Amino acid sequence: MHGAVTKRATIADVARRAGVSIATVSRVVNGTSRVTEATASRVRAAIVELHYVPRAAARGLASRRTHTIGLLLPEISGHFFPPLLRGIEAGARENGYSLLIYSMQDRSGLFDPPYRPLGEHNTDGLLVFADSLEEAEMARLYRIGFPIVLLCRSAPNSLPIPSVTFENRTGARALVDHLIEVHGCRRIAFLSGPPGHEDSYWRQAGYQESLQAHGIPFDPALVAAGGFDDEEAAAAVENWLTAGIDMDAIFAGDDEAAMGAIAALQRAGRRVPEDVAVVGFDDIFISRYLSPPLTTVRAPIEQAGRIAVQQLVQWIQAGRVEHPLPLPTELVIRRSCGCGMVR
Amino acid sequence: MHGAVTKRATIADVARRAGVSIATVSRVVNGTSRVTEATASRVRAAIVELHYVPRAAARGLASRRTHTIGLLLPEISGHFFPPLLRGIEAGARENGYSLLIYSMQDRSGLFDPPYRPLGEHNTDGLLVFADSLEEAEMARLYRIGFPIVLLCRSAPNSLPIPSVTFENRTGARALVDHLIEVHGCRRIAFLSGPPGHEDSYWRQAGYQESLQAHGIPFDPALVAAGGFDDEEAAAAVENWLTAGIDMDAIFAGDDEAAMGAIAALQRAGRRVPEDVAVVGFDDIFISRYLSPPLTTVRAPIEQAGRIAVQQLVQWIQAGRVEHPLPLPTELVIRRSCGCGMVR
DNA sequence: TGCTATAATGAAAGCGCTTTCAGAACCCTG
DNA sequence: CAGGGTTCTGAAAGCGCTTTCATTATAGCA
Repeated sequence: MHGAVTKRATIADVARRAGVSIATVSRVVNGTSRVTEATASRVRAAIVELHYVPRAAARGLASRRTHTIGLLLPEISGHFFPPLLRGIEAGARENGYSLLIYSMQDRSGLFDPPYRPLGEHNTDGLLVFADSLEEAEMARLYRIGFPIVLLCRSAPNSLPIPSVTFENRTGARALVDHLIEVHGCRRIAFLSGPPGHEDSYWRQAGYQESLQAHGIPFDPALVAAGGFDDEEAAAAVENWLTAGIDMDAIFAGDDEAAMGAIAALQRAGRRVPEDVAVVGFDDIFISRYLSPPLTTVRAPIEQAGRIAVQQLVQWIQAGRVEHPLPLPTELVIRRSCGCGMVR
Repeated sequence: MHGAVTKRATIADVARRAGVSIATVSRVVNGTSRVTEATASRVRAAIVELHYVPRAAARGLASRRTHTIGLLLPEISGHFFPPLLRGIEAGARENGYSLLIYSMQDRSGLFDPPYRPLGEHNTDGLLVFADSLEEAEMARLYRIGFPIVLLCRSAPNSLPIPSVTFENRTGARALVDHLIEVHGCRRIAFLSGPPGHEDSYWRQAGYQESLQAHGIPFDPALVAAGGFDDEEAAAAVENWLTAGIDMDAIFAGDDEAAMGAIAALQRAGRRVPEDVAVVGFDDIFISRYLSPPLTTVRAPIEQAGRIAVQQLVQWIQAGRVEHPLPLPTELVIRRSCGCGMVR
């Protein structure tokens, strides 16, 4: 029932119709050199009449530029993702680039047959989110001069690849400082993210830094794996509780873990924040709707996406990049830390 | 500091190194016809040694296939989005296609200069989410035989374009039936989505159908715009309350609106569900964490993305499509409707 | 008016691949 | 061992564009 795509207009059709050469059509389409207004408008008319749309493949082949950037992701999920992608998409669009999405569900080689059309020949540059690309491959791409920008992950040692990150450490520090200084907490537990997760690493660093600054000894028993996941976090909290380990606050690593932690605490009959304060990280949409509303830290995610694209485009077009500073995070005080409670 | 990309290996380099013609290399890369094992392995070795990756542009130009599908979105946001994209991405990957993302933030023509490399020449097919593409353009693409599949939106009259949708109507019907039959609600308010939103339309249809089936007259005063948005919904509920309009249940159109509705109700001192039951639609991640946990309807979003890709690929490759049925939705009973409460 | 500088245009050579088409090499039969 | 199939491989023609280079039209100036 559905036939093949009808043969479409090419640059030659437009040229013929406008009575010019294809070179001239190319010039008016791309604005690469001056064309008399009279000629140009004839060409434009022909383009419209024929519904001409240049074929990206032909352009890319001839110019060795795809005007496409690739986005490599470890997985597509979470509340983090839409704003990030929105920022990236907007950045790409503003700069005239298309966006090719790759999620690396499997670790099977991006560059092994059967070839996936990403990589150094098929995009002009790559945005690498978190740990979606192995270091060896990153090094190889860097070596051959292929533009990459890292997102939410710092560059491996010795590779000066630009990377856009958040101030996880200082954000966590501010959060734990608040717990200690304002609410007098002394036994603060930490629910870490997935092993090897860089955000988690720095959040824990901020946590320990704050403890130390306030003369509170670090107790490894108060650190457990929360996996940045509500159920895993809930399980971890239940473990603590049944093991008789007690705390007056939980820093949950991220907001999803905080949700799980609050739920587990409440199921066990502990009041939040009266018995145990809980704080998260990220300020996802629902954090304000939890009961109690969650105290957390907000990161400019969408902005990060935009900035990363800008860096990448700059590298692609100008051949150079600055290395941006970590983006500032912001403390968001709500009630789960104990603030604003009726006494 | 960063130089241009080093010159990379082409098919000719591989051919030379393996001592064969480029045609043979092409055959082993694509498996388009038999090649002696001895030859093939020489070619494979050369490919590995040279880090050869075929250039998508050249392939696309020669074969008139981009192996890329485009995804058109009105906006990137919400809890709906990650699972949808995950499904689409997985579907694309499984079928050997790349995914080009387009969000239509502005309505400025996709096909006007300066050209954006989407459209009939630059992807093999288009996935159109909700109302991201105007009907006229859809009609034109259909006329020239360009593959399109609609997602969460039905085809305009007279265009037999395949579309993947959910059973919004029956889902809503089941939800409202539950409210009426199990909880004896009689004054059920409805918070509609954005104007013209198809999901909202069908949910409202299911709502009215249930009312009618139970002999409850439809009261237009009990319908207000919730915008599928927490704040807009909260405002609408406040309006009802200050206007003295009363209800024993609210069907909130979607879960985000339900969150806003619950918050507004609670601020006004109404208990949920004792005074007013609230139900949503979508079963987003946090619905179970609200207090009370939200009764809602779940749709197989990720699956929808996958199916849509499959349809599209089938059209692209086989030139034909079936028109899939709406995907079934599932009632998720929690506590906000009044179930499971201590009496 | 004639000559040169300049602007506008066209011809043509690729870009790196796929895909016919045809030839070469091989394998069976009888 | 001749004849007729199969296989396997290579030559070469594009795919639709960009871009260089040469050419022609236009203008500027003495």
